[in-house]
Amino acid sequence: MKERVSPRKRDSEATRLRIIEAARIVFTDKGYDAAGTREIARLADVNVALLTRYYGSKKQLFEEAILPAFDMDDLMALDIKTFCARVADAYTSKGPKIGFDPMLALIRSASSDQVGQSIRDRLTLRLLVPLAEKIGGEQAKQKAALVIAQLGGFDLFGRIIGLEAMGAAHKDDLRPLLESALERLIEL
Amino acid sequence: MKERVSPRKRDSEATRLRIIEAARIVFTDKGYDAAGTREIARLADVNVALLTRYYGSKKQLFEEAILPAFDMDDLMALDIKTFCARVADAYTSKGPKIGFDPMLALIRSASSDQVGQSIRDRLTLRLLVPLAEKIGGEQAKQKAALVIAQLGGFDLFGRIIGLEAMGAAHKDDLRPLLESALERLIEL
DNA sequence: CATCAAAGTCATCAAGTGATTACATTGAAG
DNA sequence: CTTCAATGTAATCACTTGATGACTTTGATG
Repeated sequence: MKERVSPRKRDSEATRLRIIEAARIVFTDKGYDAAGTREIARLADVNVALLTRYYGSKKQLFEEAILPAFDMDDLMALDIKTFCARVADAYTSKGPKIGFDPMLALIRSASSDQVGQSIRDRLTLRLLVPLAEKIGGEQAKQKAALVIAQLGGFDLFGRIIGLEAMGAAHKDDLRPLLESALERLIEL
Repeated sequence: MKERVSPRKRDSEATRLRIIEAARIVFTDKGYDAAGTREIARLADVNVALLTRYYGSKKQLFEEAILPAFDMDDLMALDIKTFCARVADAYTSKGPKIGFDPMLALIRSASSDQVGQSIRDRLTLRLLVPLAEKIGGEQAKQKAALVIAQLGGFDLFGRIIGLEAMGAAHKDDLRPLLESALERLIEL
């Protein structure tokens, strides 16, 4: 008859965090447009109105929850060879489990009128430009873009569409293929 | 005062076609979930109820309008070298114009619960398998998947997200890069 | 011209959207 | 203990979604 057996201490910081964490999962799973504020609130076990109170709007929540994940300074500090190895390993190790995944959230939200622009800007600034600097030489930006396209496509067809040929069963075959592909893309 | 100045002859075949053509454009532009039946009807200049009458449901309309476009026997008949050249040329020639584009429609609809399965099946049967046969040798399916991922990623980041580095201004730089990338992916 | 299936129209449904408002509860400071 | 801003809740708004069933108009056939 009462709202909760043990009503949970009031703590705005903790509440904000539960919202962010729930938002990360739902945005990853559905993309921006298809993700509902009510679903995020339900997963966070929080009232819907608090999303607006704490983050202003669904769009601002997205920008605070998802976009910062593209700041990957540690990965960008690696030299090219280890970068390719590390990335190829990471991409072929991803299990079918869901949870927060910035690239999936990005791909699924890319077509949105609301956040498409923010995504492009952040992606350019924090991934494309640093990667191009690491690559250097002629058409570094174009090569970096092709590397990002290869990786994004890997997630798109492997994890979102779910092509069997890119499934977990073939990850040992895929890893060296992807690693070589990335290296050659850069050496071109 | 009246519904139309010249009320257009009744012709179910023509009407079905106008619906299909409008559906192709809207599905390309928005993806399955975000595309509204009312918008398709408006573009086709047709009453909404006719979509249901002629195609049963939005899902069936998608399957009749979009999926058949992945049957590209002519492209699959080419030898590998010309295939890469042809595809690289096609991808770097696409202007900013919209209109029907099966790959864009696919990418934007990939996350949908409704049509995701149909997309995977059609893509595997009509693109991945034929391409893998053309490639042949070890891990042909994995190589084919990486080729498809590179191309899909190209559209995703170039045309949907709109990375400036993949824009029309750099198409002359991109074409040879993409062509070499595809060839090396297959030769791996 | 009359008939009547085919073709097209209209109003409406139930469910879901993001956002806002007014209200209720908590708990630390005085 | 009282106060009152901070925190959480509930009801609701205006709008959109895909789908449906009853309705009206058309135009080829007899």
